[in-house]
Amino acid sequence: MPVTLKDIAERVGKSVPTVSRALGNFEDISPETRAEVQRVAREMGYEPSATALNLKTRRTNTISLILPSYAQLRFSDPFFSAFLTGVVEIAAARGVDLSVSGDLGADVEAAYLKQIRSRRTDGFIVMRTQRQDSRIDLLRKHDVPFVAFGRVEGDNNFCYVDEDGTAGIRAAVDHLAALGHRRLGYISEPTHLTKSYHRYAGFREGVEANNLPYDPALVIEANFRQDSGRQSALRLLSMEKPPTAIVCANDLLALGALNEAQSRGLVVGRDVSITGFDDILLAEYTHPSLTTLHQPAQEMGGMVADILLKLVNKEPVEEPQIIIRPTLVVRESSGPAPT
Amino acid sequence: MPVTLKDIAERVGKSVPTVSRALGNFEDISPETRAEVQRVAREMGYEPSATALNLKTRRTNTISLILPSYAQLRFSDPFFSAFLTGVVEIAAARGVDLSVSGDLGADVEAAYLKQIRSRRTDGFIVMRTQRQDSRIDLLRKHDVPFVAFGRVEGDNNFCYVDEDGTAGIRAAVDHLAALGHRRLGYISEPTHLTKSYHRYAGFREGVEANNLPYDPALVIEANFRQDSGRQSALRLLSMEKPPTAIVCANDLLALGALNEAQSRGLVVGRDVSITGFDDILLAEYTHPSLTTLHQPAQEMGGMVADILLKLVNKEPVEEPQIIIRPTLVVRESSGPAPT
DNA sequence: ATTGACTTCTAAATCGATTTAGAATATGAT
DNA sequence: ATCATATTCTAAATCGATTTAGAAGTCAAT
Repeated sequence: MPVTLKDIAERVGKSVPTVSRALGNFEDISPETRAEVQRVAREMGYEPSATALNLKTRRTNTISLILPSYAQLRFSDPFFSAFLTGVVEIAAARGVDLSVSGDLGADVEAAYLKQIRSRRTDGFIVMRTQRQDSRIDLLRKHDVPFVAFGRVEGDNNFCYVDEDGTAGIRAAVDHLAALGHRRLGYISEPTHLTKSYHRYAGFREGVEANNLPYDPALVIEANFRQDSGRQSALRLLSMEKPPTAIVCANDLLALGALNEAQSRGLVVGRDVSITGFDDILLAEYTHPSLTTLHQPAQEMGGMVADILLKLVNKEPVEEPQIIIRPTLVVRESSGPAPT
Repeated sequence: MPVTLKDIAERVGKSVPTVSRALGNFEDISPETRAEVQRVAREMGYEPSATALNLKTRRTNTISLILPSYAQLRFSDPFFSAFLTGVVEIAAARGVDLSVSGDLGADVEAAYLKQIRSRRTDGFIVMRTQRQDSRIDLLRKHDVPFVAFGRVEGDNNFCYVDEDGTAGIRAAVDHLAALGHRRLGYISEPTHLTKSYHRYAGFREGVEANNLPYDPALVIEANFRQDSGRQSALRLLSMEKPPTAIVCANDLLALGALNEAQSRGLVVGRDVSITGFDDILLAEYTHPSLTTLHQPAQEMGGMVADILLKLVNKEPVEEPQIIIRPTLVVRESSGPAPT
């Protein structure tokens, strides 16, 4: 049975408010009473009821993240664990919990509305925005604090942390162009996610900036996973004039491509170059190791949490919009263009 | 501003309790009043305050998981995302949220105590038990509902879901023995985690059951990550009489070993066989693909959540202790012993 | 007309804290 | 002795729901 203020009050023979104020170090409590109350509270292992406090203060000390069930993001986003860790670390340091819930595979808006209306949370983290994102619209409309991981198409006047996917892929293309590659293939994720769209934009930009020929047939829209990367690579490599390098929108796709290339007897990094995006733990340990773009996933999670907590506390947010430029990590999967 | 019962009461000109009972479909409310109240509630977008309900009912509709900061489990456990998804899915279906918090890197018990005393949660999920696990002791002592993912050494009289790591590694050893391997190396995780200990036990058991010679020098305790797997493999493969097969306690270690073997010019699956454990997404896509043990991570998360919710609701739990036997997935990294 | 039985509602208490307003006591000044 | 002032406490209201007990009204039966 948990200890309440009342229990302490009975033990010290004072009223509940007195105990409350003694614990709060208020001036109108005599030093002796204060000391006595605090001693007893410690002895009894008192901890205020979070629920009662929530009700009184209208704060839940909880921030929410609703796992999207559209696109199996959770599986295909190797980023997620690290990001979550970053969020939890920052939140924990401020005494705030992260509530993770599901949208029941049905109505995303309903899931958000329920959380909002039942006042379960102080604010939301919106994972992996879509170009048109009803979650953002909803949260804005209800004036609920939130921070998005990603931007949207259109009005981006809200707090977000995002990767610079365009600059990332652009760096990969520049790298390949510098290695002499002229004919580049691109394996894209479905572009309803903003990040996928930005990454794709980076490809277009890079091709143009390096004066490479653009061939729409070399751009394939896959899903998020390896098998799809493999299939896409199959299509690219069976063309009569296949690309000498394949830029992939993420590491999993790149691993699929790697696999396909190898099973055709190609030596990756020599016969064909392949790049990824995300620098998942395994990128370094594939054979050959994968040239890719590194992102500080955990730090980004921390940034999102930090901004959100400031919003919730109505503290000023110095940098409400942060775009992180990924860094190119050159490994063995990319090499000079074959002559 | 969220809608409260009071708001509805004012709108329909009835008292708050009447509204409450009308929404609860109580018998002592006239059908007309009931209909009217429910209509107005719907119109106004009423949702009961979770906080107020929590206070009144002493239930939070939240289950908790505290991320351990000992051993960077979160990074090294590729299992985690899928497991979490399973938990959230089952919980969401029952209208329960998952609260993820951190232990602030300091006192694990303090983190649990705080959650318990402040009555923030209905129950706990204990991730990845240790052989001596103070979390379990604490939760038992305080009689708080919990389900562990993993067992402990000693009294296991509590609800848990666990993998059968012993049977898993045993299956790998049997498989290698059947391929003619006699000299097996084992790369272990630190064995303070119960799962690591069980996996190691499987190795001992397999070696014995197959009448293989046991050489302590062939067992290396690594940490959880690839680089460590690589270093361990280096030691094993530089022995004057190296093992012909290396059993690894997890896939990441196996990938490290794979890498080391390959950089020595060995063909994995022919010159040396390597097996892993977990069947992470990438096990299928390495080159050669990895023989490993598959675990239904998401389902296991679901099972844990299911049992916990039953405990919380004081419903009978048919199967309070579940041990899942992983399935051996034979791929290219294991082959006949070289002659 | 009184009683009893129903029906339908409201008043008040409760969950566990905080906060505002005001009471009781002690102290000092005149 | 009286009044003002300070000190230290308590009573009561509040947050938003539920629940118990009981009030008010209707109707039929005696």
